[in-house]
Amino acid sequence: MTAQSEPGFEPSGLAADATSGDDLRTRLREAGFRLTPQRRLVLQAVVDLGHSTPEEICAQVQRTADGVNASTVYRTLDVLEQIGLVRHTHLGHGAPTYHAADDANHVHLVCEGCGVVIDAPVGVADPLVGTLRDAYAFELDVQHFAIYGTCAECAGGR
Amino acid sequence: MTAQSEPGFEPSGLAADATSGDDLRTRLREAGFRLTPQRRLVLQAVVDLGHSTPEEICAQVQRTADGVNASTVYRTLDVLEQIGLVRHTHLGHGAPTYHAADDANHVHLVCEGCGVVIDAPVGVADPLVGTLRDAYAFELDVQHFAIYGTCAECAGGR
DNA sequence: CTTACTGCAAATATTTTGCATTTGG
DNA sequence: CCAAATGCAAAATATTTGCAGTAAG
Repeated sequence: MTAQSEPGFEPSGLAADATSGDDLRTRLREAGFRLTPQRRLVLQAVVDLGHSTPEEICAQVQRTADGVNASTVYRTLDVLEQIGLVRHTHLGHGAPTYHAADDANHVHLVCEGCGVVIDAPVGVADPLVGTLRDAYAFELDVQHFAIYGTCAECAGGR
Repeated sequence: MTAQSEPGFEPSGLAADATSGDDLRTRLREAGFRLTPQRRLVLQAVVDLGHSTPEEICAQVQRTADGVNASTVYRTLDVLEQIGLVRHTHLGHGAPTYHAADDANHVHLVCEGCGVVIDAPVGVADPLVGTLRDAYAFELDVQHFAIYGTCAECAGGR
């Protein structure tokens, strides 16, 4: 039920910067927001979890620290999304899934069978991007892009 | 906020059959279900509306007849989906969107700006289908496929 | 007749909101 | 200090479930 290609911890230091304090503080202040411990914790949780629902983020944050109220988590995710550090995708079922914006260079392949989320490089969608642009003047948002289907495991007898 | 290519009423008589009673009754009975007026009404609403949320289906059904309870609508959508007459897609925001299975030969292009849903033939996804199959053994479910992006209107200055 | 189906109301689950208190800058 | 952010509890939504009465076959 979790990602195969585990980002987990910052691929190349990008995510680390976001949470180290500096970048986060700057970004927040530019938009008129303040830096609070809760916001740092929530961003850290999003980065660490890779893909996660608000509920999972709540749980993760409770665990890691004094606890952040659920409503604060929701409000914080909004703020972090506004300043572009976090993005969300609808993977289907119920809740939206959040991930660090830095970690967005992939599309999500969601298996309808087992729910696994496979990350594929954005490049796989290039042909489709071209087709849609040409035929419909539709600009595909590859980041916010969830693709449904069946993974090898679930397709093969197993 | 509605589809551009309006299916609305049965493209080639296919959908008509589904609601005319015969096919619906047969399909239901084969799976051990009964034919009820409510089920006919809900299916009719799904066919007529093209894409619709449970809420919209409720509204449509109330209007057309004596009224069907919301919980019955939810239960009926499940049943209709089980017997393959209806399918649902997650278009993002909140509620899932239902449509007649017959009406499924297209992918949904969802504009993040204005929310419009454009129907494109499944063919547009063929290159992607091939790529994913080859590279990930991932079998794309083109039917259950919602694609996010920005439509011409919202992209162009307007 | 028998069993499935429906309506209703209560239960869940999820996200939002109002407000008093706390706190960042 | 002052505005913004938090926590909490209540509200708003959306969907599910238990149950007794109704109806399909």
